[in-house]
Amino acid sequence: MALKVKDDMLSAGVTPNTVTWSSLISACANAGLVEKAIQLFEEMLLDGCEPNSQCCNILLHACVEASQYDRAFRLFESWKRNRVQDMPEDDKENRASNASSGITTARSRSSQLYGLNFAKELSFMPTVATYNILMKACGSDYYHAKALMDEMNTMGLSPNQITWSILIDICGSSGNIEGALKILRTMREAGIEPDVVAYTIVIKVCVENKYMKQAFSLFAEMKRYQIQPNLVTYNTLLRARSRYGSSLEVKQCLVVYQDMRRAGYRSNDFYLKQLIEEWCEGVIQCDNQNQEEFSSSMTDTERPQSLLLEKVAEHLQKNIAESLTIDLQGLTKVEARIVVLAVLQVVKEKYSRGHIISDDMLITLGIGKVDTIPDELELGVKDAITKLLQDELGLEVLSKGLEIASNTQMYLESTNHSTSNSEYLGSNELPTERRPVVMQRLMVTRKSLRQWLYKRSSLRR
DNA sequence: TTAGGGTTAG
Repeated sequence: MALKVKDDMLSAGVTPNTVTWSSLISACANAGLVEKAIQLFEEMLLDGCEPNSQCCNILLHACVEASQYDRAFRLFESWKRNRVQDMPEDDKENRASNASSGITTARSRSSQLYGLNFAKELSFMPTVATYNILMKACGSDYYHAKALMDEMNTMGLSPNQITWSILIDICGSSGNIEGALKILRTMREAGIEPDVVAYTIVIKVCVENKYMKQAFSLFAEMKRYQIQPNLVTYNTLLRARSRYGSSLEVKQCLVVYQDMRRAGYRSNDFYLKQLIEEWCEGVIQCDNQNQEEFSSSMTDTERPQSLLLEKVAEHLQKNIAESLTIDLQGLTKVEARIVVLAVLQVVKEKYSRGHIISDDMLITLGIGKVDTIPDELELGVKDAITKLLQDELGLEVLSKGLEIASNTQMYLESTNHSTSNSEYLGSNELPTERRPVVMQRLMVTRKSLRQWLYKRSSLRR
């Protein structure tokens, strides 16, 4: 489209100026068309239009974005060489005597090498942005980037927030967490206030290296400096899932997640779900060493995903003294599995700290009228959870219905879903016209929970 | 009016 506008312009007899050419080059750069960008740059020179620094930077950036780092550096060098000829005569002579090769030779050679045929010399003056772009082209070479930063200082240019951020990123990406943290401090000392991007980069470095304590501490620090985390910051922190994370870690993530929602951001629940899932699945690792990996095909529909997270958060925040009750209403099979495993994970962690199981575990599946057929989803959840508890974990599961609408006696009903482990506890003998509301529940006996915990702890020894 | 830094999934 940009190129078409250019044609329209020319046919309308309008002469493109520096900004026009810059926009055209930028458009090509954004579309990843480096060759076309270079071609336009040459065309501009042939047209007698002088590029300014910004235009040159756009071209350099085009190369860097296309991973043509070497090309960016060679362009920069050739422009610097050309600048020598714009200098006063005496200065030029001094430089020429220092250089072994002639300037003209160097220029024509570079023109051939890089496919640039300059019709005119350019008065190129690097800016802070030029150095920032080139520092990005250093990849993970910290010393090269640092050298460029020193060079900009000698040129009388002051590194800005972007410069420092790039340096932190390069340092951190080579695994040097201490170094990255140190540069953040140096940046502040140099009078450049670290902004949200600088903090996000350092947090990213910590997260990548599983320095979660440090990551959360930086998150708190930026808040102290009144720097508001943005969506990128939150996502970077929430990406911090790690296998076998403790419930403390999961809890911290949930706190960040809640903070994020309070700040008005729509969270990407994907990571958090994965964190919780991985953390939960840790519960059955010991039990079934030969069992195939639980496939985590989250076939989520469009309904809000926060329900699952809220349920898990709710259970994580419960006190030790509270009874073991789980509400699975409204959850899918996979989500129900996650919530149940989350509770078991909490139970396991409490047990390892010396807590004793004094209650049965009660799982609510749904509420419906007696004799009405529970919906397919609910039956699926019941089936999946029963299988999980009985077959995968070897727990004793009883199927129970609790009448809650009419204030008559509580009764229990059996189901045809329970297997050998279940007890037959009676049948539904109520008159059908009364149709009280019944809560479908599963019960895991405390006895089997204790056995399970004991078995697990002895397995580890 | 044109340029430079941070995240990820499907």
